[in-house]
Amino acid sequence: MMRFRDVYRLVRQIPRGRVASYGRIAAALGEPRQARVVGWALHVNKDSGVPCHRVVAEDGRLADSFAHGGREAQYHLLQAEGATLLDDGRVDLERSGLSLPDLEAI
DNA sequence: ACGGTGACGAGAT
DNA sequence: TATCTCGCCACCG
Repeated sequence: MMRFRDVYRLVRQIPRGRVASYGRIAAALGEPRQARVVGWALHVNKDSGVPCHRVVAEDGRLADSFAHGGREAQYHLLQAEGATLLDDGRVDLERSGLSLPDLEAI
């Protein structure tokens, strides 16, 4: 059973400038169908030590309702740490996304 | 204890 | 391509 704690623990390990999708995080935790739980966990998170901005959708889109400033805020945070962003405001998962093995190895 | 609530994702239209 | 639907399940009151 996947818990919010597990999500936070893994997200904390995502390196600066890299990102992972909700679904990949769920998969790395052994529950590939629970992407929504990952999203919910991050949505309600209050701990600033968890780099929530490094988690994006499977297609690289940022969170519509990212805390404190929405998607704009998330965009700036990612830009500031060197993630590669596309013209349409999505992150380039090819360049900045962690593979599943990478996530599992963390 | 039980049901509403999502920052998902894939498939259908 | 843009929307829509639906399965999914931990959390909280």
